[in-house]
Amino acid sequence: MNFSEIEKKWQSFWREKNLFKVKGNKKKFYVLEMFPYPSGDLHMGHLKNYAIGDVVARIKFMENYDVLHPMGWDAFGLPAENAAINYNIHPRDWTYKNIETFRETLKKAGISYDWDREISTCDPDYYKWTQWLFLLLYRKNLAYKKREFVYYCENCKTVLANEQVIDGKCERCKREVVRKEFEQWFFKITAYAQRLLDDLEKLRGKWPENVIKQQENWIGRSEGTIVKFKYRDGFLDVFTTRVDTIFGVSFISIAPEHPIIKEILKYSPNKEEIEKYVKLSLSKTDIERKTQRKKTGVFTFEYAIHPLTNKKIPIFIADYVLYNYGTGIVMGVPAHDQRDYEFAREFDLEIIPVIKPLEGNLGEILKEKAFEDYGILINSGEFNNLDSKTAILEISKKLESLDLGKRQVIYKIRDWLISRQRYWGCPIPIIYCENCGIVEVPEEELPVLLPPKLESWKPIGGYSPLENDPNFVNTICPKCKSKAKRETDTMDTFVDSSWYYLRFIDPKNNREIINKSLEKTYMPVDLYIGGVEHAVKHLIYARFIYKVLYDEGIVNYDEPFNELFTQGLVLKKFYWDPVNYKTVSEDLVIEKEGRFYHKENNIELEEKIEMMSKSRGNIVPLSKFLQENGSDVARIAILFAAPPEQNFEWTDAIVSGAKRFLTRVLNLYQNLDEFNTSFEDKELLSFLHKKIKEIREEISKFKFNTVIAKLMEFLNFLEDYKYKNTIEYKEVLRIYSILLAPFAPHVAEEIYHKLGYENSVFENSFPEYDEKYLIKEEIEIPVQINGKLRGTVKIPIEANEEIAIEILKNSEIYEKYIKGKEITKIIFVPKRMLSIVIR
RNA sequence: GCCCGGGUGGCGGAAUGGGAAGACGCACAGGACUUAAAAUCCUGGGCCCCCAAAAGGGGCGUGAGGGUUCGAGUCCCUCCCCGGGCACCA
Repeated sequence: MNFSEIEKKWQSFWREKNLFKVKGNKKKFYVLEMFPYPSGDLHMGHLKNYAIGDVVARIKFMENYDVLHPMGWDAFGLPAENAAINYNIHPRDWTYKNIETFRETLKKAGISYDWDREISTCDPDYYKWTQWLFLLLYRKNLAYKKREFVYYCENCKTVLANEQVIDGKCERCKREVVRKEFEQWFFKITAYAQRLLDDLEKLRGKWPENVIKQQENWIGRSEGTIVKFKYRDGFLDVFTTRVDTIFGVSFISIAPEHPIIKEILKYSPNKEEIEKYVKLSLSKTDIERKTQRKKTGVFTFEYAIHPLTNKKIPIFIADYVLYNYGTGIVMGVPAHDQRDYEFAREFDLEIIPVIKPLEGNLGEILKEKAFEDYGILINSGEFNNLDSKTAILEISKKLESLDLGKRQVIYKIRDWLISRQRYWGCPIPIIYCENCGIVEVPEEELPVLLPPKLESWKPIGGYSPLENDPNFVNTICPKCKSKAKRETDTMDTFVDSSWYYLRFIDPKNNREIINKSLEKTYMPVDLYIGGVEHAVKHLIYARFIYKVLYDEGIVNYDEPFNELFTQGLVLKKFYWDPVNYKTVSEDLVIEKEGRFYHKENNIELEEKIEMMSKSRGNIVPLSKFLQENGSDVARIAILFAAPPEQNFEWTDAIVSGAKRFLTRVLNLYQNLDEFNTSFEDKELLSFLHKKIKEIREEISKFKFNTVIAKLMEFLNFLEDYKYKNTIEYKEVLRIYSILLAPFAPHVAEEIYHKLGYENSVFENSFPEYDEKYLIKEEIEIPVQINGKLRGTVKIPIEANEEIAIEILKNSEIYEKYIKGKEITKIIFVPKRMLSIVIR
């Protein structure tokens, strides 16, 4: 019988027993793996995520918890539409077909999901509540529509959230994005910035430190001062963290996107130049703007008034100023900010030194660069001789008293742009009425269904393809019953996934998003497992949405995920053709002197080891692997290769080891002796309890790779064990099958039944160890002479130094190394070692 | 540039309240079984040196250099390299 036959047998056994259904009658444990986007094939990278979750779920099950371990599908998204555009399949059909495949594969993998709770975000029963959530935010003024410069991907023809722009590139198609002005829907995550930051403290120690760090950086709190520079009838507000340098201001710079520019254009004699510059800047990608050799800008010939000196300050427009951060206007202090320094050099502006370093010559420094450290104020009127820190407070106070400034905390995080100009997403439940303006779709009319069919799936120049469907677009205002139009943008799929963990608790509730008392029972997620790449996307959105629901009294806690485990990637080697931009299959590669070439066209190929992905063509499809080798082999291979949080490369080598291990396990239980005698073997029992102890410790630290190593040691021991016909040995075999069960559940169930049991191995509780078997009477400890290991001695466990030395004196080591020499020092560490210093 | 991780055999990786470095596995070599191969089983192994060889013995070894200590992969200092995150954030 091969592994997949064994697996089929026990999977139906578990199914018939309804083993992994939520029971609801005892202490709960909610273990959740980040749900997948159902596209292409499931591969080893997916399985790693689910295998880790399954190990924990099965252990908790054996520890008699009411385990909630569900699975679902993050099913809206771009690839479905691309498939529709390219192959003329309906996105829905494409998606549900993939879901079908994913579900079947996961069932074959034998992951202990409660399939009755399966959800799919593209299902109207689900997205009804995504829309309901939108309306909740809208009513709380946390969803708003605004015309704004936003990131736009020319290739994907849609806007993107800041979180989806990686290094200035679209996270999906890797092309550089530009800024464009659109009217878009936003979620006001900035209103929760401080709480999202503060509550990270509650997660410390339970979430990986680097995820917490990433969120801190992303929220990017910084304390500073807003300063008002009078400009004509109004003010230009700047944000600075270094108000102590305010006497060094020699210009003001405004980001090209800033709306105030329209005002300035009314007066500026340099209108044409400004318009040219703004247009040029906006056409540049962020990367182009950032990597310009020189600072660029344009003078407006307009001036603002310095709030403390009343000096006239020239106003520039410059694209090194980020519209996104602070007020989008900066005060230029060339002497104490490197960027302002470069700008001033470029435009020949005054460099006014106002901060003196504690050591060193300021004049010398300023010949080359700005002096950015704290120091002592000079050229600053009444604030001279103050240190920077004090000056920041004093100058802020002064500005506040003049009503020309105030202390302010600002954040780097921007509001979450959730509109997408796409068909295959959750429709935004909003109606535009000629009379009433923006109107919510009434709750009883939810869900706003996607039209079943469109002429074309292609987005049209910044609009969703839904715009093409008059039946969808044209509607009646729910308030005044006059003609109205529907919002045609759909929501970012991260909105769908920001609350899915709740729905698993109450997946079929059609009256409310979740039953509050069920939520109280099962939330928070006790263990959440997924990739670190979601640190500042999904994981920050989900925390935000959950807090909104908490404030609304819909949920009972304020953080959704108690413990977070971020697993490492599964990598795979592949050969990349850098000329034709594609992966070359292994049988077309030839190696010459450590370099790789294409067999046919002789192009030199790059050998790469990267994350498994369809686009790289380096995936190991799970379904095929399961058929050939079975799920347990895959699980052992994945978990044994490296610690779960670490990346590892998938190779055939790790498969052969796993296969051999499991085959040996099966063989050990194949031709069992009659268990007809009884023999309490101390060696056997102490080994057993030692292993249970070690395995329990390693499990609690998620070190599944060493747990499997221990199981292998245990197997080696059992294979060599002499008394295989005793009742005690049978008991050890039983315990071994239980220890193995979370990691290789099918093989464990098989061997457990070989012993004659008829219930499931998972109906046993996870083994405990007993200290009394761990106590030894005698112990072997190392002996070091002058720091070098020279042998070992056996001593009674409780031996003191005198006894140890006495034993040493009767040993070969003494004869050989110590006799006739003078002992100058003895270090005896009880139970551990003996170290002798001689002369 | 700033902030995190991390450098251990041919390879994946064990071992950090300082106490036998290399668990476990892969690959490899020798042997058994086989007509043969695969599979399986047994044995071996960090590197180097002495010795004809074996037995035996010695030295060196956790990125590099220095320090603390009877004893350092583990602690301290300096440096190098790799991976990840952030970055014109005012």
